[in-house]
Amino acid sequence: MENNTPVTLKFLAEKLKMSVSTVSKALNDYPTINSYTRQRVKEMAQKWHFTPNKSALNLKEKKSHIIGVILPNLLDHFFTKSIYGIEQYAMQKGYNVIISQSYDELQKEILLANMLLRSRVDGLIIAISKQTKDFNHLDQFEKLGVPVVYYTRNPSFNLNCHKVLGNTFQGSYEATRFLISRGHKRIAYLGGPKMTNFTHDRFNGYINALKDGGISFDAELVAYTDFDKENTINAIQKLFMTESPQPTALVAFKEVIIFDAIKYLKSIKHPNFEEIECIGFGNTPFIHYLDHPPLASIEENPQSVGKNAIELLLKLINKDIGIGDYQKVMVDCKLVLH
Amino acid sequence: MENNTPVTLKFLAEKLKMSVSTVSKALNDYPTINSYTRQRVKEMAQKWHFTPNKSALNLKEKKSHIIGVILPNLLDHFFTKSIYGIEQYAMQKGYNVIISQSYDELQKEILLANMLLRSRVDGLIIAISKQTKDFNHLDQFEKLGVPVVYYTRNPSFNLNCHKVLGNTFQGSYEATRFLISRGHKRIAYLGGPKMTNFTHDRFNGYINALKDGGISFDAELVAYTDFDKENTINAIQKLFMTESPQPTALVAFKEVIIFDAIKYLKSIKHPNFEEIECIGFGNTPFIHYLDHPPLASIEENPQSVGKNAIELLLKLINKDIGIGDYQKVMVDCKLVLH
DNA sequence: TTGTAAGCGTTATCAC
DNA sequence: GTGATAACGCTTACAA
Repeated sequence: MENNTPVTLKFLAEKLKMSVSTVSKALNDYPTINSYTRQRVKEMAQKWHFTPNKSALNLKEKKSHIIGVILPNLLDHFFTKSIYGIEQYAMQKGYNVIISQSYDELQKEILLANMLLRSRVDGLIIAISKQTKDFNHLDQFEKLGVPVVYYTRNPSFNLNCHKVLGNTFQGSYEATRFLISRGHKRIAYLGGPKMTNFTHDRFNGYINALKDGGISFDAELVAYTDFDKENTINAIQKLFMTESPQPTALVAFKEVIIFDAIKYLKSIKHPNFEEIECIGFGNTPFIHYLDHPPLASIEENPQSVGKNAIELLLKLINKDIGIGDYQKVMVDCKLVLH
Repeated sequence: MENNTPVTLKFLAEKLKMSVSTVSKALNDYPTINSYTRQRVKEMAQKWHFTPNKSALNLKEKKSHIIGVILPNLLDHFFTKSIYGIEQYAMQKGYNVIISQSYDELQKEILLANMLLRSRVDGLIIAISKQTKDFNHLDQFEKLGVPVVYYTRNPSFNLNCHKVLGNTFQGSYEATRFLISRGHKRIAYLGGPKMTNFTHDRFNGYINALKDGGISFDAELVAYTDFDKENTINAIQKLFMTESPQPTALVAFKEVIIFDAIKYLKSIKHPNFEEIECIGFGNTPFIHYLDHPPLASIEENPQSVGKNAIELLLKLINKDIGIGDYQKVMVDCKLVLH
């Protein structure tokens, strides 16, 4: 039973003394095929572990069955988890996934986009870099009929596109309301890269929660960081090194910023760093090892975001949804107490 | 310049009023082609952004240009980083990578292996699950001429195979020697899953360092965990809840075990948990947020391990190395002080 | 120096 | 019900 001739339709046809096309039809349950013939063919196929050659199918169907994914960084738990959702669903539907990292750099993103376009991916899922403000390198996909789904990071400057986003407005709204309900009056907001297009919703959630909670907004309680350590520390200094009444709570764009904040406040022996209550987007498993863990986390359900993205993309690929019929899917966040 | 006919050789040939084969040869720098012709062809190809259809090439070459990777879990930083090395190098050489997770379960691993075999991957890179003791599902690849490279986790029961391993012996040897040099006499060893085949080297490194450092081995100072929280706590209890003189230092299979250990000892208010000096395999960036970080980390250079694995695999695929000429590559570890 | 034709493994269209 | 044939896009003897 060991042999080195590849098991192809031709091979089976010879064994069965039939034509290749009959074998093909039998395996694909064509109604015109005699049921006994079909059975014989299927048995033989089973016996030899026949699997159709994907390259041949791809060539015929003019599809690569490859989905490209571009994301900033796999070291961020959010993205690692999101590709679970993507990969599982894709595999199940017969697609392979190529993952590539932009490291949050536009130049790299452009390079990767061109590479993926040239390797003829059937679709693209992308979380844009923090530098991406122009979308030529991504728009070219749709021009060639290759659908693109933006996920997680909202390219708000790009109006005509498909998006799957976490409901970060709701996330930071709930977090802020929760802090208010615990009696906080001075709640700081530490945002992500300033002036990028995927950060507004969180800020708006914070603002709206303040308003609905009857707390007036104070610009002194808002700072931004681009995730760079130094930058983060500057932001924290802005928030906590002032003369005015200090914040007693903090809502942060990403959990990791909170870790940096707490570490810094501790290092400078800030008098009441132990009392400051923090909530950030993330929910890293690591949290449980910290001496001063955040009060709660805004769980973004990355896996679900990923799954929604690939689901939408496959619908676009299969033309169940028109490529110009732009969709927007929101995935709710959940406040998790620690 | 916009058009929906795919840019193929045929398309270019028609534009140039040449035959398809001439175009193909020109693009592939056949010496028999007139240099002026070649130039014209290349210009036209450039103009139309011609890229050869990979499915067609794959079909012709009888290759899929896909590498399968099976690993236990992407949430482990080691594996996430290792696929950097794999993916980068593979992409550069024109291969795609399918990553799949066994969640350290043999059943899942078998399933994935069969799936990958059926999707005709050109090669397999695998970090076996902690349950894998039988290798039928992996041996079948080589029987069909598909090379397999085992990485990180040593399948020592499987003698005839290609491996790329971290030099964990050296890693734990150096860690232990370092602890001895700091005056420790009672150094505990907290190992990974007992009786699995990829854990011996670390233990041997520990043992040998003790011997070379003139410290006698004490079985009471050794415990094992399968990474399960409860299991880890049992192991820690075994080490620290005894009547005999307690360990003052700890070498651990994985950094995360140390985090669990410290957390537990702190929770039970162990009298001198602050003095215990720990070193584990890993070097998680997260470490810097801990109040009681390990003394040092054994950096396993995951990226380099991944790169070596894919390099070896591609050599096997290209038959630069015979599939039966079994290779073993070791990647050194490095002690990183915190 | 260029062109013709076969073949990689499938499926779809026809003819028988 | 079944079988021949063309086509998908590319490479490569071989012929011209």
